[in-house]
Amino acid sequence: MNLPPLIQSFVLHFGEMGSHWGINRTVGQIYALLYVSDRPLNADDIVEAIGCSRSNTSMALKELQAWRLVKLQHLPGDRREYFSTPEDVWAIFKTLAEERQKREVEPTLTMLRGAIMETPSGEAERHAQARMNEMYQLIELVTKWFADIRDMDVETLEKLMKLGSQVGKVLQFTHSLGRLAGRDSGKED
Amino acid sequence: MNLPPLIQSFVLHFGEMGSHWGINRTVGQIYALLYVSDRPLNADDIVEAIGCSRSNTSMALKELQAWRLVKLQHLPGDRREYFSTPEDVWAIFKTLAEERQKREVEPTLTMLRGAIMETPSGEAERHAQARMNEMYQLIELVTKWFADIRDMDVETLEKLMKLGSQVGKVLQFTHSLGRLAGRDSGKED
DNA sequence: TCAAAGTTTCAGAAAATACTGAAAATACGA
DNA sequence: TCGTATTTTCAGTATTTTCTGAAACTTTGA
Repeated sequence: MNLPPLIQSFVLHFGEMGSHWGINRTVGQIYALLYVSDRPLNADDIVEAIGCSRSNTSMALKELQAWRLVKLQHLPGDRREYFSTPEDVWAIFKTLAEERQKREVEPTLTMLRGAIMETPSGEAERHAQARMNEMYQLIELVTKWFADIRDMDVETLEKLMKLGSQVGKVLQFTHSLGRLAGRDSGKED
Repeated sequence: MNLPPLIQSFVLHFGEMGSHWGINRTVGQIYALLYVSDRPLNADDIVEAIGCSRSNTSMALKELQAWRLVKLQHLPGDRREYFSTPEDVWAIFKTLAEERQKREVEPTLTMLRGAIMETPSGEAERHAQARMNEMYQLIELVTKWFADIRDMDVETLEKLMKLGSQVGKVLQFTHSLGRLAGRDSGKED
């Protein structure tokens, strides 16, 4: 690996972190490299920078594309494929959330729905099913909320986040102001 | 593995999911088993149910305890250790969020802070540093927001989530009502 | 203090995953 | 069409991770 020290530590950190996230080291490193790069890179640039094999790079880029985390583009007069990450960190964040939703949450919800449908035989299964239902309700609520949040524009979202727990107070405030909060959703309690 | 089919599919699913989350199969399976069990289980119960070795069970339970995802208790007149999961799914969710924060987010923030402090040498490093700063700001904002949310009581939290994107409208409403929203945070442009 | 019951550690085996180089496939221009 | 530049695939190898059984350790009651 032959990179400025500042960039190298960033790249190495993402490589290590990969294992916590179920992605492999090379994928993490390549993503990090593209993220901080000031220009799109081709596969050979990456091999040069990271020090992995050409084929490994090819695999990793394919995976990053499957996650929609990198963009593929061509430079005029150059046949090679160049890769870069989206500029907007919020957009990246949303993509990550969407993909994890699709890969991890959806299959779990499907499994839970199936299990909850079954007729339980015996007390153990009855209890298990009740627990699965609790989990199902929670995941579905959080999921829908995330989907709602994803669709907000970044400005509103930042405002909301900076507000933090104050939002609870605002909620109570609007509540006492004539139940505006409940007017459309109508689902409290 | 010798379990009612309904419970078995749940346990197996969590085992598979483990790899997406950086935990191993046995840990995932044991957690799932404890989650749906209607009584605390001891290590031998678990070996019997899952079909793994005694020592593997011991390791997995230690890891689950490190994550604060299982409770250890003793039954009167029995020297063995019994394990169970907290009942409240919200509490579980919050514990998970806290632990991931501590294990994954904090180290990343530390690394980023270090990198941002350095004096860049050359344009490539300057650009990289700017990108790292964007990432740092985003993670810190989301982190603080999560911490705020964690501290809400469950009732308010559920209300907030059910409200979903409506919250954006409420925000604008309060905004026009005299900038209550901005009063305490004071950070909006 | 000893013996019994229970738990943890750890070195090595087994399994899973990541990585490589060579060969095949593809895309492109002449 | 051919030849070159580039990317992808794949079988085998290396590395990492998980799992096991035996041994060591701990706790408790007599």
